[in-house]
Amino acid sequence: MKRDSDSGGKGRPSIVPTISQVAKASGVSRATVSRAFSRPEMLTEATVRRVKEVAGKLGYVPNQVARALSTGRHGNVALIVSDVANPFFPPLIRAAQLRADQAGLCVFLGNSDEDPAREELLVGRFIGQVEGLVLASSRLDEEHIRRHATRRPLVLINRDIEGITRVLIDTAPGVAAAIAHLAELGHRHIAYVSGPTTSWSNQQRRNAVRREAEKRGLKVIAVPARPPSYDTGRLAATQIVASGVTAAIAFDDLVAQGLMAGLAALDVEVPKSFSVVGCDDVLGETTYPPLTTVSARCADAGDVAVGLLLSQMNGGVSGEIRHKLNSHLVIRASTGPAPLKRRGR
Amino acid sequence: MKRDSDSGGKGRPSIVPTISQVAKASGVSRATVSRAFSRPEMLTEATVRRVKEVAGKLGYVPNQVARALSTGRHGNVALIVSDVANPFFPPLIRAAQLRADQAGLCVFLGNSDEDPAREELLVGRFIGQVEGLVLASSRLDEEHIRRHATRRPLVLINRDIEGITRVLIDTAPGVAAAIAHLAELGHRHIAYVSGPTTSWSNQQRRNAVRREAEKRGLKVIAVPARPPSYDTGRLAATQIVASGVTAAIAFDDLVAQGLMAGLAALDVEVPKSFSVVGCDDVLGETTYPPLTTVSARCADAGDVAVGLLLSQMNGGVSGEIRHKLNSHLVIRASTGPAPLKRRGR
DNA sequence: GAATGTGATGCAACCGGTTGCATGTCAAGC
DNA sequence: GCTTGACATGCAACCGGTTGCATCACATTC
Repeated sequence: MKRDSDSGGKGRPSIVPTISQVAKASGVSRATVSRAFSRPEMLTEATVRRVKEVAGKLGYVPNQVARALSTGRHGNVALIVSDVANPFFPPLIRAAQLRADQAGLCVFLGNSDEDPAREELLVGRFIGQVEGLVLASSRLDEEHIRRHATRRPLVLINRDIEGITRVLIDTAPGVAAAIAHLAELGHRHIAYVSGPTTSWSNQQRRNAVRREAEKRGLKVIAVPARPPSYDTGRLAATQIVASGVTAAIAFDDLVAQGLMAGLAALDVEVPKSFSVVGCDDVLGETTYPPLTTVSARCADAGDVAVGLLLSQMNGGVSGEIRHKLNSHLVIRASTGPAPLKRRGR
Repeated sequence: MKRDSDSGGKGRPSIVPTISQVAKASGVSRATVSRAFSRPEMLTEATVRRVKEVAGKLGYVPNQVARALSTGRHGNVALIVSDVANPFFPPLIRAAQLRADQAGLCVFLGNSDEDPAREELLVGRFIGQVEGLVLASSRLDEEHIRRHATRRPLVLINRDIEGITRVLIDTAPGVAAAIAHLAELGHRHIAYVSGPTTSWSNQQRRNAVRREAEKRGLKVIAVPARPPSYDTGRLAATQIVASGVTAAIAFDDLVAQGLMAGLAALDVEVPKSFSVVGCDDVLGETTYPPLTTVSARCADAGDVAVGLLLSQMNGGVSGEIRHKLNSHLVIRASTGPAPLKRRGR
């Protein structure tokens, strides 16, 4: 076979020792070396110490791949997101990573770029080498997801499929609060700038807007911004202004930020003549003016998802779990009283 | 042993077939099945077809882990970044991912959170399961990096260590252009808002500022923003205004954006009374006012780095490679003529 | 028709760990 | 002193692939 599995591409072999070499050097069997690392309670304290000492001297590190082959536990989990570049995800990724780390796991990251086919490809490539998967804002259809879930523990984020463990960021309360906030400021006509039709979050937000607006007797129009981005938000400004509404609530912060830029370009002042609310709270105070938004705790979602995955991997968890994370409104400076000329119509 | 390595945590076993089962079902040896997938040119066309047909029917997929054990090729690469949440990295990650994908590789993502110890831990955990590593803005010391590089092909991004393949985003020309731009607008005193001292990019940018300013007879002061972020940028505003400069060039866009917020809070108008230049061009037009910045092609860096890693993994590449990516100034709306009262000193 | 060559396939060892079971040792209990 | 049992360790099979080498069938050549 003549491998040199552990030499760099270039020079020195710098072979890493195997279990056999440690066994020989410390005068015990391979089994004993193995147990010194994975089940030390089976051995004499003295033996463990001696083996570990020799191992340390030789620079031995158990080969994760070989171990995975015989135990089926590779110590890896996969995280697939729909768009790394969307500021919603980095905090989520970071938190997921951190949680996995604490459990001694490595994270495979996949970026589907909103493309179901790519997502399916990634899952296929990952699934053989991971113990579990987290799919954030998956664009896969239900059937595919269910199939993958039979092969590996799987947790969804912001996707609501019965029988599969999922973490849902429930923005409905926050959105409702936002509508209430706008109503109190005197707005009677508002726009919802909507995101991907296949997105669970979008459906949830749209419904919350509708419900709450109806309750308070506000009129709502929907304007699309697809795919959700700064640019599509900016482009939506014209249509929104033309529709005569005095406030808008956007699918996410990025769209809201774009919308504000579009409004500025049309000389519509925020919040003096128009109010804007975002969603996710991923931009903090960095917009101009600082954005009133629905805080979505995206980092928590990553943390919780990996946590649930872990407990599922460790055999626990029989029943289905549907973990909801709540949200709240963060009022900053992009919302203000409805302009007089339009107020109360 | 009684594993059921491929059942989900819950119910049905849904066993994935092994090479032996395919062999039996198609009436050939395990070796032949193996070759049908990894070296089909060794077999009759008819045999390959028959084996693959059976395999397809059974839902057989070669076990990546087992393959890795015997060949040493796991089909994985690692990418470690210093901060996923910094907008500099997502495009880089995305591009790296895409490139790896095309080569059929999976990506392990690590986030060191600017902590060398964490970074070292991650490398240790990854190195046994990957064929190569990309370290972006590594905070590891040179000795560690060299050691890892002897074990696996390794490519650095924005870190300049002799003898190790590296991709450097050369912002010096862009920074020089920025200084020239400010000089032409009449600024005579400027500030450099500096980033991490251990960062190669920071050193490079600081030097470029100094060199070009000296050439044009501008005075430069340095003000730290550490760690580089929106908040530290904002906090630096007071000191910068007090120092009497009329323009600042920041370590990165995030710091620049924070600085602009800090200036706004002090009622200093940008660009009317103060000019700001960023670095990296990761925020596009989304700041207010849109930021004049040095474009850094971070996505290209990810793409190129993985490309170099691939060629290194495939045995090629004897000599050392030091790939430079150039930069240029993007002028938007955060820079303008020096205010009169201060101009010409 | 025997010798030779060629190309497809199988055999069996191997990668580096883990683990069920057998063995061996030693102390306690009768 | 012998049985019993607990406990530490070793043996050898196994995980699911890959691959060097042997074998075998068949075609070619003289």
